[in-house]
Formats: sequence, C-alpha cells, structure tokens
Amino acid sequence: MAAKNTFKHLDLTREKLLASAFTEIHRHGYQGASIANIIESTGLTKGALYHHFPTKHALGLAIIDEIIAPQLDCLVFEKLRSSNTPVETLLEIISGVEGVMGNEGILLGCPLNNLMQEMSPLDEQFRHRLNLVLETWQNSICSALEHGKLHQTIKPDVDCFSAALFIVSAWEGCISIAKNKQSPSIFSLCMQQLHSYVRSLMKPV
Amino acid sequence: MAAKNTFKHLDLTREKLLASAFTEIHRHGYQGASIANIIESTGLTKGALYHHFPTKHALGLAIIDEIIAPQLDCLVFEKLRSSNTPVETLLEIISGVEGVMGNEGILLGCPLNNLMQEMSPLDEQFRHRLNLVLETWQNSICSALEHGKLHQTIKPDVDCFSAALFIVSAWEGCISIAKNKQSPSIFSLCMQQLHSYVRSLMKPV
DNA sequence: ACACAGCCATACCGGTTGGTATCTAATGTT
DNA sequence: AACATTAGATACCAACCGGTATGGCTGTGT
Repeated sequence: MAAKNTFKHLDLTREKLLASAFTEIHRHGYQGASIANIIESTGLTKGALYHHFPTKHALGLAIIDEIIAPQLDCLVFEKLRSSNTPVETLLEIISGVEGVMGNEGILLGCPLNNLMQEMSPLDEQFRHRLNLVLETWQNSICSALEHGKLHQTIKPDVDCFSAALFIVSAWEGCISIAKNKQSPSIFSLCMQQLHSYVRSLMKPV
Repeated sequence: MAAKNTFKHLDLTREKLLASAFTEIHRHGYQGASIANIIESTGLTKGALYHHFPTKHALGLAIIDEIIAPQLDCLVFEKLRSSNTPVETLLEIISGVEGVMGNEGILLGCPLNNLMQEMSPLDEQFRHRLNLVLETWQNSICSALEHGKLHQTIKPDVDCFSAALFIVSAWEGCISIAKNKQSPSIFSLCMQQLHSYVRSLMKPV
C-alpha cells in the first residue's frame, strides 16, 4: 500500500508537471514558456521538475508523446480506425470538432500545429516527433478514403494520399486562421467548406 | 546634395535593421528573435536600433507593415487586382507560388502565418495588424471569385466569402504542413489539391 | 536497525534578455 | 561662425533565463 502510494504520487507529480507545462506552452509557445511559470502553477519546485525531466527540451518532447498525441488519437484517429463507415465518421468529426475544441481551444490554436510552426525549423527532434503524429493523422484519413473507395462511396479517381494530405493541411489552416481572427464562428464557417470538399470526393447518392 | 545623402543614409540603416530583424524573426520567431543577433548581422549597434524603433514590439509591428504586407501585395494581391481574368490569375498564382517562395521560404514557412500563430493570442496589436493583411488577402480572392461569377466562369451557387476564407486557410495550411515536413515537393502536391478545389468552383468548360 | 535509493525543496549560478543613459560626431539652420 | 538637432556608438543595468549542486526527508530492502 505504501509502495502504491509512492508510485501514485510519483506519477501524479509528473502528470501535474506535464499538464502545467502543456498549458504554458499552449499559451506562450515552447520558447516563450517559462520554467518558473510551469512550476509555480503546480506548487512544486525546480527540484521536482528536473528530477522527472532532464531538460526543458525533454519536457517538450514528452508533452508531444504523452499529451498531444493521445489527445488527437482519442478525438480523431481512434474514431476513424474503429468506424465501419469511416468516411461518414470523418464528416461527422469535421462537423463536430468545433464543439470538442471549445472556445479557448480555438483562441489558442491546435497544440500540434503551434509546435510545428514554432519548432520544425529549429529542432530536428521536435520536428520528427511532431511529424509522426501528423503522419498518423494523414494515414487515418487516407485509410478512411480508401475504405470509401472500396465501398463505392468515394469516387474511384480520387488520389487518396493527396486528398488526405490536403484535408489535414486545410484542417490546420482553418484553425490557424480562426485563431488569428479569434473567432469560433469563422472556424465553423471554414470547416463547413472543408466538409463540402470532402463530400465532393464522394459519389453522388 | 548633402541633405539627400543624409536622408538616404537614414533610410538605409533603417531598412537594414528592418531587413535583418525580418530575417531573424522569420528564423526564430518574434519571441525567439534576439536584438543582439539583429544588430550583429547589420554591423550596427543598439544605439542605432533604438534610435529608429522605440521597442522590440514597435520593430515587430513595423516589419508587418513595411515588409510582410508589401511583399504579399506584390506577389498576390496586386496581381489579382489588376488582372482582367482574376480567376485564371488565381489559378496561375497557386500553381506557380512554389517557385516564387523558394526552398528556404518553404522550410521557414509563411512569415505572415508564423507571426499569426505565435502572436495572435499574446498581443492584440500584432493580431490586429496581421488580420488586416489577412483580410486584404481574403478580399482580393473574394473579389476574384465574384468577378468570375459575373463572367460565368464561377458557378452561381458558390458562396464567395466562405470560399475565399477557405482558400486562404488551406493555402496557409499547405505551407504549414510542408514546413513541418520540410518538403517543397509535399507543398507542391498539396497546392495541386487546392488548385483542383478552386477549379471545382468553376463552371465546366 | 541500518544503508540505500528515490523524491523533491532550497539556494545559487553564469549567461542572455530587452532597454537606457550618456557621449561623440556629423549635419542643418540661422 | 555659433547653435541646435539628429544619427549612432559605448557602456551599463536589473530581470529573467535554463540549469545545477546540495541536502533533507521518506519509504524500502536486508
């Protein structure tokens, strides 16, 4: 029991640090994120942080693997993977993602895209990890489209790879622009256009 | 003559500072940009910089107005505005933008989008100035589409405002994703899809 | 009972940050 | 020629940055 408590406590502080760092980075970017701020909002100290993470850099990478990737997996990838009608599921996700993200989510942007924009040219390790998540996203959409092709819901001449690439790009672009306009309703309008683009890939009923 | 020389020199150092700051910010972001680096590559000193710009913040805003906006205006807005067949011109720009941006331009991303992503949630003045550029972009495309509607090249049921919004979003999204993949060829592939989206708004010939 | 290892707090460090005060030199004005 | 103004160099600053060294406390294995 005592051992369990210790383990639990270990995980809990680590998670608290990760969560706080995620929020700080989401708000100020990786470079703008301050270690002092991160620990302050947890009530912990530098000793705790640098016990669990060797450097700020490692902390950033951990956030990608342990927060950003699982979140997207839960909200998007897994739903597409487990669906019997993945194209319809994709359309539903695109329609409903506004509600899932929440207002603050749109005002601060997509954590994945934020980090990509900031870090890709600066740090190869960041770029690599972020790209893995991106490719999972792209692949899950590509598979959905190919599934649709097999089941006659997607036009046979569609280039699924390119289409998936474009869908992810436009998706992130919609969040980007809505973020600058600080407007969830613009986001909704923009995603509606993406929705009709995807429908344009489908066979007319 | 002496007066002219002075004026020229004044503008020259100011422009050198602006250009150097633009490059530094393009590479490291606004927050990551270092005043020390900016002046170092010009051979000037802090005295010069803070003579022409009161703060780093003002320097950043000046870059938007005096470098980023004119550049986009020259490469995109003006071409659309002055064209007699703006829809075709838009398609040409989308096809040819890869060559214009150059490899480094794709690896570092769109300066406008970079600043939007970083600064929009942090600073209202940045957000406002960037949004003005964004709206000019959006409007120039919207006008092009409406022109096409009048001249029967664009389908009558197209919502030009939303379509323009989506085109800009997807455009920036393509650059974003290509930037993370550090791949001009991915950018080209992605922009090809945007090209066919725009064509899907047109009446079949 | 004792040694050990893991967890975290405290205090401290050198380097860098954006920004300022002061000075010189050149130019413009009268 | 005397004065005023401007451009830009130099030296300096407090605040903050990420990171480290140390040590105390706690639970664990023997």
